[in-house]
Amino acid sequence: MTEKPKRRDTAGLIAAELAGTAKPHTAYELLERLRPSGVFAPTTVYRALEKLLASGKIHRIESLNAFVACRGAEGAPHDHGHGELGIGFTVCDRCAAVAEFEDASLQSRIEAAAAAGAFVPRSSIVEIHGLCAACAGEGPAAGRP
Amino acid sequence: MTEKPKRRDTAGLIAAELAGTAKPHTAYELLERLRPSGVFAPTTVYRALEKLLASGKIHRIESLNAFVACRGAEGAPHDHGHGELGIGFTVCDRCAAVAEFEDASLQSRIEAAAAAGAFVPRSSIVEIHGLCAACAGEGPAAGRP
DNA sequence: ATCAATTTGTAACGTTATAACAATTACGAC
DNA sequence: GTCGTAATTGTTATAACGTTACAAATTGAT
Repeated sequence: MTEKPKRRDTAGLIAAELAGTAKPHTAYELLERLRPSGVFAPTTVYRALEKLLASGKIHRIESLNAFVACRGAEGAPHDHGHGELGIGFTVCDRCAAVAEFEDASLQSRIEAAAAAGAFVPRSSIVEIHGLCAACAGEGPAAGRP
Repeated sequence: MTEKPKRRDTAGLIAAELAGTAKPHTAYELLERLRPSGVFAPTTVYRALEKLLASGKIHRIESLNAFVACRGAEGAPHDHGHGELGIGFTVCDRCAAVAEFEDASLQSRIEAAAAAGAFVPRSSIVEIHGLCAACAGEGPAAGRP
């Protein structure tokens, strides 16, 4: 049996929108999609996003001001908080696909870099822009579809 | 002799504002500071920022939507384009100070992570949030000054 | 001088994010 | 049950960040 929440579960709706695609969505794109469900204000969306971020169910792509579902490194959702050291994203500049990766040695390089400046790291943002395999194969640097 | 430009050199004014501080400035903060010099429109500021970014004189901190002068890894300005693989920033969450670092092995980790996903990297964003040496020393996690 | 190309300025708009406060719901105490 | 309180959600407005479209000025070649 699935629970039927008394209150509207905005976070659940957003998670559902983000699941099943590697494309990031902005808060306002999500708002548009949730309008039919009765969500009309940015605040509502941002609050739900905040919760999803805190619980590690989604990630924010800083360079796009957009959000993706957490899918883990190999497509399996995992259970880390967002901003954890050692995770990163590739972002295709042509098709917008985002993939997540986790790399212990990347994490140690980041910690070393911080330590070199006597900096105490808490979270890190790693975003690699370029072309995904599919787009790189389609001929060099064409415009967006 | 210094050149006296016929046109106002907005980029130069911005570079001057950003030089001499490790604190990032947003485009609109810069606009405020340039108002006395006759700059009144965001467009003007963004165009100048674009040029400075392209020439590698400044960097954009994605997680702050703000800009800092390029100071190189050890405080010496250097000559790379922005977004180059292998450079990164530490961002103090308490005092906002930003420091730049360059790390060849970080770069190779990023390239390896991209390669693992058959991704063709073009540029990368590495931003470490936490506490700078000074703020970490002042007792744990106080509020901002 | 005149023209085209480039750069800069202006005005308006679009997008992203937050603040302040009101209304609703959940839930335990009584 | 109903009262009181805390937590959540909704509403409205506004702040912060960024772009578009087009007009005006400057440059430099003809």
